[in-house]
Amino acid sequence: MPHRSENVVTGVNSAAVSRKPVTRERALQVAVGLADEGGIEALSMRKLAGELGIEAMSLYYHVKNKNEILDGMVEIVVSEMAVASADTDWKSALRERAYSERDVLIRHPWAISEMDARTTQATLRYHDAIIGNLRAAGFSMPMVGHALSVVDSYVHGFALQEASLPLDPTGDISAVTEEIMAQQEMMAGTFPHLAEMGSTLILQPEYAYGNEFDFGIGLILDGIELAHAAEVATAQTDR
Amino acid sequence: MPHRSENVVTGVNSAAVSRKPVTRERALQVAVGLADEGGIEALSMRKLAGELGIEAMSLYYHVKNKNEILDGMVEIVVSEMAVASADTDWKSALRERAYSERDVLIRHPWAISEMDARTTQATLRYHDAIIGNLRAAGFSMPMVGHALSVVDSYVHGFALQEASLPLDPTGDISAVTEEIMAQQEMMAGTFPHLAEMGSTLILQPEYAYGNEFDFGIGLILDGIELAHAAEVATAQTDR
DNA sequence: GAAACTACCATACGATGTAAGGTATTGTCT
DNA sequence: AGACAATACCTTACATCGTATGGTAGTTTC
Repeated sequence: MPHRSENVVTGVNSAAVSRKPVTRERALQVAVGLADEGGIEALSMRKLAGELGIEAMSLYYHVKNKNEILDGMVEIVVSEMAVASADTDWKSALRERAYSERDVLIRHPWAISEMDARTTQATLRYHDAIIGNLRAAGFSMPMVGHALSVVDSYVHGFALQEASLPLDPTGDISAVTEEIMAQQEMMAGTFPHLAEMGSTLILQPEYAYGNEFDFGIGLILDGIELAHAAEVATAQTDR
Repeated sequence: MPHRSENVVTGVNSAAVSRKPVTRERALQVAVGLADEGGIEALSMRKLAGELGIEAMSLYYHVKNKNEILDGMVEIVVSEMAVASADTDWKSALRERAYSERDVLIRHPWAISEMDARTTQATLRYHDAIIGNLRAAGFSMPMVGHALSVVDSYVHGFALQEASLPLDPTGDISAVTEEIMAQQEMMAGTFPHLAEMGSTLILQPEYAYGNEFDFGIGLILDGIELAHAAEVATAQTDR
């Protein structure tokens, strides 16, 4: 019996009518799309293959295993983040990167936990660039290490928190508000401070958790500036 | 054929000779142990059951499903974190909590990503307590929101980064150093700043990424203090 | 002594990643 | 033109996963 090769040419196919050729690159992009829509657990070899109009095992012609797919997906996502040019002042460079990274991670929430586990070229490129910016501004190497660590930790942590909020990003909280209201009453007795914070801050219509990012990143960048200035001052005195 | 009930009494059993009775609590503790040793992917219903000396399906007598096990595991882990007493000053309270949380998350790295996805009683208890500390110090509600957001984001983000480092916490980096050395040469051409940072900072014997936590948490707490003072000052002026 | 409850077990199903071993189409070389 | 390999796909099969369904044996309660 010949393989049912009608699929390939005449192509009345479940997911893709008249298949476009599968490339590693296209497979990775479709994979990112699947993960964006249904979360990382919605990405299986069979579903990805189905979306591409092929069978699961055919993916292994293009990639070594699923882990390599995840590597490629992270690379795509990290590449979407902006890298400031070499002549940007360090504070703007760090700030722009932070906002860009956060925007990208909101679009691809699954990437947050995958990112830290892998080292991508795009991450190295960004780190190299930002070290350049900081060194140009006279930062010592230890201070560069400090700065990178705080900012990266904060941005990733914030993205993680934001992604796990029950609010959908369009701002339509009405669906969950009822549920929260019910919890409110329960909390009022056991956790009075939390209950107060809920009613006077978080449940206010103008409150959006996302805005907390402005405060946090501003505080951290100012703190880095202070620490840098202090270090420079000490070096002056020692001279 | 009767059930092979010899197991229960005479108990020459694969994992546990003469089984201790299984309780929900003991199952959760064993589950935490398994995840600590082999990561969260090493925790399956069958393995957990095996460790307890029972069959997989018997777990469903004690818990509704695996998700409930994860809930319970997170509850255990979060309960290990210290909560400062109500009369502790806000800065010490936040600092102690941050260090305690980080310590616990190093012991249970799998918990980092599980934590944010769930709301536990222990988390609520902590948040309620710390809001109390901050309010007692005269923090406005929005400022409380700011403070909690920065600190929590930073601590979780830092734990995430620290957990994904290839260094084992005993400080024995010799195993990976060779690998890093190889990367060093590769980077020297493409990413000169990174290469320099590697050799002059990170690969120095006295460098430990964990120490960056001191800088970050100090910077953030000082920043919060400044922001709070500024807010109080503004309120004074407006009066 | 019957009924209910407690704590476990066997079997089975669909989903997962992937190892092993095909096959049809296209291109290259002689 | 014929041989042969490279390319891009497929089938089958297996272990492992969470869990639905429906047991059973021992203990308590009435």
